[in-house]
Amino acid sequence: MSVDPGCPQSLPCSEAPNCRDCSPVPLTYGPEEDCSSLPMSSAELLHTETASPLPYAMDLLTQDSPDSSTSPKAKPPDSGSGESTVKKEDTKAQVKKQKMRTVFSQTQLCVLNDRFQKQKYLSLQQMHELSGILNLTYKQVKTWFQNQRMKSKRWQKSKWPKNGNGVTQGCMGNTPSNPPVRNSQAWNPAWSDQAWSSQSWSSHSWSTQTWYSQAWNSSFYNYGEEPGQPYVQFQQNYPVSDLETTLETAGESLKYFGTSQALDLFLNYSVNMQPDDM
DNA sequence: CCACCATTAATC
DNA sequence: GATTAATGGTGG
Repeated sequence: MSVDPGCPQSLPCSEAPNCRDCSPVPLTYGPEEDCSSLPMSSAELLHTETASPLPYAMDLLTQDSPDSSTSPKAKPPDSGSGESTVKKEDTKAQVKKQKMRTVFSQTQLCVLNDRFQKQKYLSLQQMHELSGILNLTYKQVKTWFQNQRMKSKRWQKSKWPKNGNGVTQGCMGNTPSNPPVRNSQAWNPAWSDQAWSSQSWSSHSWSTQTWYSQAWNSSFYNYGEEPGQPYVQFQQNYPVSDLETTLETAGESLKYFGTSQALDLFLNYSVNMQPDDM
């Protein structure tokens, strides 16, 4: 009995107060992305090494500049924002083949998790756009999604090692495994072009799937009809340099809203505004 | 080319 | 030790 609380192993929700930062998630979904899981909670804060004794009063996204700053070589010039992130690998950085694990900021994770819950497979363009918004590289986004998919799978297996059939219910209730249909890039050529308008997915393509997202989404607002206007006021034409700021705004909203809805809208907006810079 | 999988390797 | 980003190998 008793269904698991939700998180199989991570169970970040029990410890981090920030868990609500991203999602209250009354539902127990499956892939454990539920709380956007923030196992590292203040990972970013400390990871700066600067020692920020400050609790996360306003941090949340203080770190920004995610850009990872890791890439030993594969790292686009970005907008010229990630630069001071250098830690101490300037001298012997290349000497060693360190792998450098990028620590994504909470905001980034939130957005990524959100998106993942809606779509397990993103199209090429979507990934590019997302990466632009989050200031990450396409590769990073792609990798992240891949890892998430794997995690999801593993998690399911752990729960039902030998179920044999897609019982998929109980926690995830649907396990949107979303078969990529082989090509996750050409499966939705329509969206990547024009259909991908503001609400696009909200009530069109994926709505047929109907996953849990709607559950809590509608719980908060009547969303479902058409936002038309984001509850959160974002800067419509934010300069790339302000991207981070914009994100922060979104992040703040998250704190108050406790839901990733804001991010959603924000994302939709951003994506919309970006004609795509490929 | 892509995604999937196993593995490595860094951070917590 | 656990989590997880990043890499390499493999198959469609």
